[in-house]
Amino acid sequence: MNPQAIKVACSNCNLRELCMPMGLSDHDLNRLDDLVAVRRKVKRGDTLFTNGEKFTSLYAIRTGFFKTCLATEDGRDQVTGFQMAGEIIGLDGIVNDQHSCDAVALEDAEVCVMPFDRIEEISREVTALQHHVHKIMSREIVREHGVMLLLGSMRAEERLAAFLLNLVQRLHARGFSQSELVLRMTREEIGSYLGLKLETVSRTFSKFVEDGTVEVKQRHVRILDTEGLQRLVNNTSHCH
Amino acid sequence: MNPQAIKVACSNCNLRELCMPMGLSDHDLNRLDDLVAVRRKVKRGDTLFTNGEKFTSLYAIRTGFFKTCLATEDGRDQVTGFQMAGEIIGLDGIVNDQHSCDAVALEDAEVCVMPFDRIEEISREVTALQHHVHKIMSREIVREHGVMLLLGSMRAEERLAAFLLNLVQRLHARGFSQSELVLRMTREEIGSYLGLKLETVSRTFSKFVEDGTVEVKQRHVRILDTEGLQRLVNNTSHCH
DNA sequence: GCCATGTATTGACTCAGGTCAAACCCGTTA
DNA sequence: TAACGGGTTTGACCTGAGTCAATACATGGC
Repeated sequence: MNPQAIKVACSNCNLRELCMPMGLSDHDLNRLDDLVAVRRKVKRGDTLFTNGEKFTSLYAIRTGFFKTCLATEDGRDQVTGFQMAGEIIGLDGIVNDQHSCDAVALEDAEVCVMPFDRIEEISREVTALQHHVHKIMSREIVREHGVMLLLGSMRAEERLAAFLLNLVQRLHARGFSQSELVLRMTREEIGSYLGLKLETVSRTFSKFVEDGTVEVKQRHVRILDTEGLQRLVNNTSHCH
Repeated sequence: MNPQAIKVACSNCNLRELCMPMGLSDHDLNRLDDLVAVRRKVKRGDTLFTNGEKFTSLYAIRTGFFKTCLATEDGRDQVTGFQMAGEIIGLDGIVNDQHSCDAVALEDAEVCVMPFDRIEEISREVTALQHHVHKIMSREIVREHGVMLLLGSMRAEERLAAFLLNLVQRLHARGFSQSELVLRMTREEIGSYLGLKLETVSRTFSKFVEDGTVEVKQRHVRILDTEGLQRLVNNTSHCH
């Protein structure tokens, strides 16, 4: 059970193209293998890191599914994102050397632990990595812009449609179906992410089912009319 | 009018501590002076960059006030942030080598243009700069988490209170009053940022005035009860 | 197998914020 | 000075989503 015992090598990881830069020389690839200190398993329901905890590392998700959420002492709670294999979490911790949100595994998961000082060190030598780190952070900023657009200007149906399309698109990029997915999160967690109450999420699912847009059986969702969802999101009819 | 003609030097800029790392050696400071290619003036209402435009540089605001906003073809429009002197904009452009939002000057402004390839180059030599760039991006991610919390879980009064406190706090850090401010943006722009309609913003201002929390005369705002606004934001009464 | 518990659905009612419209304020131009 | 136009305020009314509550479903533990 010694985590060091696990042989870790990005150079032959099948997720490499998701979390690492492409087109490296052999020499650079070898340097990259030093990035990951150890792997760490996180059980469903457990946290990878929590708000206030000292920041040391970024984490590349190898398997499993996470949510990140912000909980304030006054009881507000906001899911800020859902992350799946190949995605990087922990970026929030850099600015103040401590994490500012919780990362909770929604199913048993394994992550690659990448000490941030090592990332910075290797970035100085391997410019492809340096650029890659910048891109990952920029991507997160742009993603959050999208969430702000969603929270600031969409109605419930539009939000849920955007959410489903985004999830299924990311899953598809990982080789899963374009139309079928299993939700790893509860209605309440979806609601928190989308700025809705769980009842509204549930009702909106029911509405989609009535309209024949999706099939829903508990957490199993099959999208029957991707076009229809897309039309909802790119709603042109909302302004007279 | 040749922009190159303007003498540019971070080393003796009075905003240095806002946009640059601290405690550098003379040698490193000199390297940093190579960061800024030129300065650029932007007239009120003009854009510094727009969605789709090729990304080349980050911009440090020297004077003036900006908004960044996302406009989709279907007419949705979301202000994603307001930026003032010492803050860095353009981070959204890194991931796809093109900007994904518009930056509009809300008053006549001047920015320092920092070509991103030069930032990456100097970052490799000056680790303090490298770390600083990472912190700036992380700060933006954390800021956006806060906006998501606001948009996802706050009521109109709470949103406006959080907005005012945030603005006045940032202005205070720049040597302005803790209690008085001049809004550079319209009610509509505030509303777009906060996910509210302009009428709601206006009504909420009026409510604050009635309560004696603030004084409002057009865009001039004086905060009379900071505590009261703070209590609104850290609302403990909203969950029974 | 059965119970306990967490999760999801549905209904009835409420209300915060949106919509539409009128009036107002203030700086600018003719 | 008047007329204009962008921005703002306020009122009356409406509606989408929240709230509260009852019921149903699923899963894991024993």
